Amino acid sequence: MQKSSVAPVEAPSANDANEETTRKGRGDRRQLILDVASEVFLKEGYAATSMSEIAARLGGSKGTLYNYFKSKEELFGAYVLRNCELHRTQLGGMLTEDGDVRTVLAAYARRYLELFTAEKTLQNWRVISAESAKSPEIGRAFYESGPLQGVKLLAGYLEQAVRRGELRIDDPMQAAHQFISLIHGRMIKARLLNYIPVPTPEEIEPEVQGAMFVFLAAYGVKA
Amino acid sequence: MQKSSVAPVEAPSANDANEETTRKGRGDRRQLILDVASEVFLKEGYAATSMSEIAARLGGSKGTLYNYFKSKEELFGAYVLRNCELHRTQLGGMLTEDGDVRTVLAAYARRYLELFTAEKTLQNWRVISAESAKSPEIGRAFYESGPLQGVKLLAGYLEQAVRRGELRIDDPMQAAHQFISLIHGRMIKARLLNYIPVPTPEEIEPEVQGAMFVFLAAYGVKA
Amino acid sequence: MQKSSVAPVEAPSANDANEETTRKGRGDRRQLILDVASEVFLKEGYAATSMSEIAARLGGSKGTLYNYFKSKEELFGAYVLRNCELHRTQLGGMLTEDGDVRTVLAAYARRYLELFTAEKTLQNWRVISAESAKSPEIGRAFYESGPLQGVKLLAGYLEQAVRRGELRIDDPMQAAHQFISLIHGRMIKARLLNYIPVPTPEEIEPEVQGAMFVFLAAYGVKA
Amino acid sequence: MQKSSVAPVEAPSANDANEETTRKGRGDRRQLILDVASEVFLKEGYAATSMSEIAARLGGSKGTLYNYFKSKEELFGAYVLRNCELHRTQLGGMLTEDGDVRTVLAAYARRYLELFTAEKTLQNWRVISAESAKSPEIGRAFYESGPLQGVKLLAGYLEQAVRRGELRIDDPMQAAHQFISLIHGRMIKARLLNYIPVPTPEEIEPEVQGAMFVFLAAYGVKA
DNA sequence: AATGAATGAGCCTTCATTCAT
DNA sequence: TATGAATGAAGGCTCATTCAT
Repeated sequence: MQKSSVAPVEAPSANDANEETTRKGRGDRRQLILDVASEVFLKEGYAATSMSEIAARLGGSKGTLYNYFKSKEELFGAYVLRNCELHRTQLGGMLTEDGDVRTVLAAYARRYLELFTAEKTLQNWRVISAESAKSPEIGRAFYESGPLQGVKLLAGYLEQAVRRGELRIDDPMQAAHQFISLIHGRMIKARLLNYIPVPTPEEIEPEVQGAMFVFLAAYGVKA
Repeated sequence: MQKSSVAPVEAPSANDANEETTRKGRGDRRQLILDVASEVFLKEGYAATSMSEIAARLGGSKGTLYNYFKSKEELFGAYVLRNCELHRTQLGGMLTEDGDVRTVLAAYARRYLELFTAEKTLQNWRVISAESAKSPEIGRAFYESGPLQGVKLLAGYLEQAVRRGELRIDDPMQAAHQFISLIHGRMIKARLLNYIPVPTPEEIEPEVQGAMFVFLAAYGVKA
Repeated sequence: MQKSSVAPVEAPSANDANEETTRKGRGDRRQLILDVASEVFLKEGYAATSMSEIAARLGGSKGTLYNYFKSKEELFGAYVLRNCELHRTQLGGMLTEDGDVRTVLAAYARRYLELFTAEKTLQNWRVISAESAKSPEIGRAFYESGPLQGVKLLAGYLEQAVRRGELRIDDPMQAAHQFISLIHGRMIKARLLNYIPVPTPEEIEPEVQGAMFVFLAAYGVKA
Repeated sequence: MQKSSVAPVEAPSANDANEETTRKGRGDRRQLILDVASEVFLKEGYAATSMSEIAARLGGSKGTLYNYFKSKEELFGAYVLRNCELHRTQLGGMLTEDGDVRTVLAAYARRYLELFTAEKTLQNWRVISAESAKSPEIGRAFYESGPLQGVKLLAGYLEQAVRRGELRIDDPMQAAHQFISLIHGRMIKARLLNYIPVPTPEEIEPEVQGAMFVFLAAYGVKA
């Protein structure tokens, strides 16, 4: 029930202007609730979010909320599931193109840092990892359909590059993890703890170059 | 376990061995409160922790709590500050010894993963990073006196190694960040989201080796 | 006693006599809360009144209280506003009648003392004036819609009397203030500080006569 | 015990600089406490005043407070008693001088309004009258040794004036009450409820003149 | 399906007071 | 006498959840 209702999220811009009011139906309202709830969870974290605020932002009543989600926890779960796509969709695309491995990986790294130093993404991470302590399933679900998928895509790309003779890697999954870790570098941690503000592209570049240098030193094919 | 690691914090200048037992007074009680509070914050996170529970575990009254800490927030702040040492003290020591760079770094990496895959450390991280969103100062303070100090120590060590001709590094701080990132690799993230249980030394070893391989490929001196 | 005097406040535009019993709903409950709160504020003063006690007397829960009034302060504000009418309604009527100025003013004076030496009215005054120190707006609001209105009505009446040739007054507002002050005389102050008990009509009469004598000596027409 | 320790309050500016520290003795400390407590009661009212704040302002501990006063209530009682003098001392002196009755009374009225429109005096009144509801003795004690004494002094003066043939009064006590009431006029009430700010001498004058006019119309000797 | 009133448990905090030192 | 640590009872307020309409 939850998962199936996630897919349609991606198609909010349909040309059904006149239907809007007619079929206020099932899924749409649920999605709307989820949208609003996401905003609040993201801003406040799980514990500090109140069902009242969600209801207020929605314009509806709290009772209605409970018609769609049995509890605050279930609503939070739905929010988490919905936020996994970030990892998959936003970065996966970068790896499909042909082109020099160095160029592709560098672009991937840039995009990665851009995305994961954004306040929203960080807050998402904070909220979910905080809640993982008490609800292991939540963390698990998120890891599996989020970060893990991302690494797998990257590993797949690396494998191709190996086959093309552009890289020399024994364990592509490990290498993928390492590449992502290298990108993380100093920035993600510093951002997570609010030590630095959102970086500019100019600040991101050295991080990318540093990561590329190390990664290629280990896995690149010598000239 | 917790209590024993607290004592050194408060009594660094103590030469009053005989008074110790007499004045169960001021500081000790504060420490006791902090101990108990830490347990609860660690288990529940900031928002879900109630002063009542802390008081109950203490056996004392809530009023007493507030005689020592003006507010829940202040108590949390004290908890955060106290937890910065982990990063500094537990790992710094590993870098002072003489010995082959490879050996030292590998040992450091092992200890790092051992430490940061422990439930307590992770939970500490989750709790503090979650709170960083709303109280940037807290995250900042933690980063500066925790992770950042750790990196600096490592960078210092790397610099020495460079001077000894054992490594070839332009930017030691960046290299230190990268080394730590490489150690992080897959495990910290996976642990943070409860995707995997606490790893055994056998599971840790390949991570260490992988990190060493990449790092040395980039910064080691050939032959 | 209290309830009956509340009804007119809320239902000035009511032509829904048959619905009355049906919708025990919104407004009625609010009124009920205000009734109970008034009792308690009156008895205890603002600071010593607890929302818990109000809720307990109501038979409802504290949460419900807060559904109707955002805070204790707001509830108190509503109570103050509600109590302004006393001044307006209870005394204004006395001035509309035709009749000898002396008779009318004496009757007004009698009624005034009767009303303002009553425990409830005094306590109301004590509570509101006490709170004026910290919340000037509350005192202001009360003064404007309570005492000030009363004086204005009286001033209006005096003006008529002047036009009828029954009095000779330059500044009717000042004269009105003076008349009321003269009525106050010794009693209000003494009652306010609990120096004397509620006076009987026999005790009130000399006060009235004394006030009339002085007032007319200044503003009456000779002969 | 309480009353006897009140007198010395008036002599804080003695030339005993060196004794200060020596005889920290009994009464002085009590007086100091009372001074500080008065400030706070005056500013906050009874209920909102906390023993902690008094202790804090004192620099001492709460325990010490309780060594001098058995309870908050007793401390408040002592404060009330101490504040009665205002009425007696500050105004009584004005009536001893020789001089035209009109001049003396007008000066008295001026001084009265000056004194009783001051924030401190009003707040004192608010606080004590508010507490009178719950502790009738407190109000009684204050009335008797404060306002009542003032009226008696005035009545005595009026009686003299009658003997001197300057006034014609049957009941001097009633006349005294009436004169004071007339002075009260609009201002005291308006000030009490924070409807107007502290008046200037220019604003006070018309009130005084108005009161004089009415009073003399009733009690003055013609020609 | 939607509402919104009602609830009661619980939260953070403050306070007057006591008591051992 | 002076201290200040300890207390436990409230206090104001919020919240997730339920249920009659």
